[in-house]
Amino acid sequence: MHRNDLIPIGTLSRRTGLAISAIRYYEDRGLVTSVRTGGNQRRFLRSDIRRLGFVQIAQKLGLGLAEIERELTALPQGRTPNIMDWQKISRSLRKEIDSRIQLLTRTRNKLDECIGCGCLSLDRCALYNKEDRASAAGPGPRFVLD
Amino acid sequence: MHRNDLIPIGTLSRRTGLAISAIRYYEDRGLVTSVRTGGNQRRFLRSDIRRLGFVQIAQKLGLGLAEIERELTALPQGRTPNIMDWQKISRSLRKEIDSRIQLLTRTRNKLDECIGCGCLSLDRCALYNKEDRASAAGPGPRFVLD
DNA sequence: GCTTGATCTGAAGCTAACTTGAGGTTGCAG
DNA sequence: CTGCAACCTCAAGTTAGCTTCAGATCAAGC
Repeated sequence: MHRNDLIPIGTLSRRTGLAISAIRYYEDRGLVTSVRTGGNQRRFLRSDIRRLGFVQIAQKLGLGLAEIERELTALPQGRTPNIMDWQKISRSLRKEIDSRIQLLTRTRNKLDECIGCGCLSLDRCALYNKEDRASAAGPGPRFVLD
Repeated sequence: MHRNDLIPIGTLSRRTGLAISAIRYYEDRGLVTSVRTGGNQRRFLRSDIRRLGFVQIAQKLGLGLAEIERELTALPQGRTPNIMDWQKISRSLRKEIDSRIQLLTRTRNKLDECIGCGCLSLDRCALYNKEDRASAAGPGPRFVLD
């Protein structure tokens, strides 16, 4: 530990691939924290590289920042998920992915029926029915994922 | 054909399940068109029920309105896709879904390796690497779908 | 001690896909 | 011909996840 553990935002940006503005945004959201120098500049812990790495991976898996925040704050106390934490989290992510794949597969099967009939009828089409209609959960395109 | 083929927006809303505001928005976007009564109220074609049904299905399959617009305007000339059109479109949608399932499956496999190692290392983690990182394609959460 | 690159803040902008609201008009049933 | 639901427009708001900008300050090498 001959080297200081505090890194400036630019370094964190380079190491994570995240834009500086994104990191600041994450800090506002509470996903990372920093201390300040006398001159009011942020200094992060080296371990925040991993922490933000986790954020990015979780994001790739389809989680929103709010969910990620929840996962992170649910951790016992450590700032950054350790191996055990990660295994626990990733196993639950796996379930997420699994059900997502299933949903897509079901949709594909319905689509196959649909190609056969070509009806496009709102009443009869298997692809389109009240029970599993994408019921607006926020903005942005609605994925088959629900 | 003893009944008028023109329906007001409220009826279209009820028949499609779409909010009136959404329909008006779609009209602004050019996804549907309407004629106006003397008193400036919209009248839609009955076939627009089907047209909007298509929009909803395509949306469920993950397409954005811009893409849907493209599909619709790419049609020979008819206002609303007919059976042949629909079959052509749905077959291409099927490919979309297929590749999406594949991507998810690949991700799941990577995640499985990851559960084993628990490294979370930005350099080594299979889940996290430069080549297939979600490279910002607009706003909103980035799905594994890329 | 100066210059230059890195950082700072806060507000505003962006995209997608809509919704909400205010304030006013239409159309049809009775 | 009256009343009321349905319709109209246009502007602004919403959510997510950031980016951009202006104007100012900091840190570090030479």
